Amino acid sequence: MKVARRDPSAFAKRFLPELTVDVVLLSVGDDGRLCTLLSRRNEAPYKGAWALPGVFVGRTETLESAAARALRDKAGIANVFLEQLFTFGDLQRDPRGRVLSVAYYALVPKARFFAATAEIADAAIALLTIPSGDERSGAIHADSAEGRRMKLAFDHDRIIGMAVQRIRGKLNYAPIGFELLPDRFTLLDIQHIHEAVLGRTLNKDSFRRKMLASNLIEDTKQRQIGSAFRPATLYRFKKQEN
Amino acid sequence: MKVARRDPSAFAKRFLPELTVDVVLLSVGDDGRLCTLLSRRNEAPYKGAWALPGVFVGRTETLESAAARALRDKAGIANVFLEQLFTFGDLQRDPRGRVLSVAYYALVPKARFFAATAEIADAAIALLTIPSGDERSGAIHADSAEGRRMKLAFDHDRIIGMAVQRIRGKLNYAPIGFELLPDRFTLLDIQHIHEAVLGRTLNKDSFRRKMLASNLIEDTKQRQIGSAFRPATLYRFKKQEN
DNA sequence: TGAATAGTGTCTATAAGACAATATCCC
DNA sequence: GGGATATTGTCTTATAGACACTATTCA
Repeated sequence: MKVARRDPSAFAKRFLPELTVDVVLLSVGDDGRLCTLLSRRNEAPYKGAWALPGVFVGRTETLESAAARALRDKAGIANVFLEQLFTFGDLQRDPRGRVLSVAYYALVPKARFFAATAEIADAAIALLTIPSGDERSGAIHADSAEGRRMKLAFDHDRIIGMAVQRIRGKLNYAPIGFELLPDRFTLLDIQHIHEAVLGRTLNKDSFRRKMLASNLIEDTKQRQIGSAFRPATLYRFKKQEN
Repeated sequence: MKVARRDPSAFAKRFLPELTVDVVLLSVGDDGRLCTLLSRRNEAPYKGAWALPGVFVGRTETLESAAARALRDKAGIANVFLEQLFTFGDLQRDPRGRVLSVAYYALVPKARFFAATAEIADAAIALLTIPSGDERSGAIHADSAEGRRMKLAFDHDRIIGMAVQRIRGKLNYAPIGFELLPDRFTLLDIQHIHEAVLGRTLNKDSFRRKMLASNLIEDTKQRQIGSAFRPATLYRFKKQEN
């Protein structure tokens, strides 16, 4: 089925594509909206448009290492939840030639997101508007903090859209929302994360019940401080017993 | 961020991996077990071991076209549900060198599966044993029709395992089970498909209720024939209104 | 008619949504 | 104490599982 790599005749005919990794770094801002980090391109193609942080994959690194390197070099962020999303290989996705992109998505609490991304030149935070699951119409929109629509390079709108669809799906069966929260959080904090990801409001009572019954979080016996009213209990994500 | 393709200095340094597509063609046999098609390798590495149908990706075909070509050429099957699964890029996954594999999974009704695969030389049907979701222990096993354990080449055990995990997850929110059924089927047929995929038995009453309430299937007003008892109503998958 | 499975009706347990009542904090 | 939100308790409704009962076919 496969031919030994050093067979020169087969090797000559073989197509070797260029390979990049692009990362959708997601967080949830104070306004309860999903946001991601984009870099402005200052060369063609798509000069002036906004692109996801990405790198070419090196010879001696895995796909995941390359994604982590993209995050570190282009977003100043390390040690976050990082998972493969999808591989984009359309023939015309890059006008320069055939370039495949293995897309990853990463999740990070807002404090780390805003602290790290504030340092990056030519980068900006994009507030995302994504049609909710039941709506067929409408594309992804990325807006700057000032409210300007950001034009996306390549097929990065599709990549971002798929990242959001993916975490929406995973939210229901994987403890993924906690990756977007700091160590200690209130029940309402988790609910806001879920609402931001799902793009719709949730019933508070049943959300609380389900979360408390999930065995995923534990009471820290601490209370929120600085609130002008009754402070909420702080919970933390429970390390899973193996 | 990215450099123009024709820039010779950047191009020279760039790593161009070899790229294959492998397909997990899944069906459910008469015994209610998940099964897939494997080919025996007759060259090193993994000579004599069993591998998924796969091809190298050509210069002018998309990843999905390559996957469809692998299915057509190596399994004699076309026009089936086909979806990207994951991209495997570990450094050591192929002892000959760095070869990436974009894995796909395909679903086909058992009649087509067995009719097509009977014609393929050096191929065999593997009956799969996959640990259910809550069990952490245990790896994927592939057994021949005669009950012999089949040794899998490369990381194809991981690929198959991930394919099964994926369809298990999708079964709950996507009308994916119908891809494993013929045009007309009984409610019990669908249940058997779900049980095979999930690897556990389901409650008949609530499965029927949920399926009938789902608006995914419609009564054909036909009955099953040839049964030695009361024949079940035949349903068909309802084409979704757009 | 009997065997065997299809399909219906109903009861119960559990989970979700609604909402009132009470608790706790800061000012 | 007043304002505001957290937290608890309870009622109602929807859904899942259990199970008994009826229906239909072939031998």
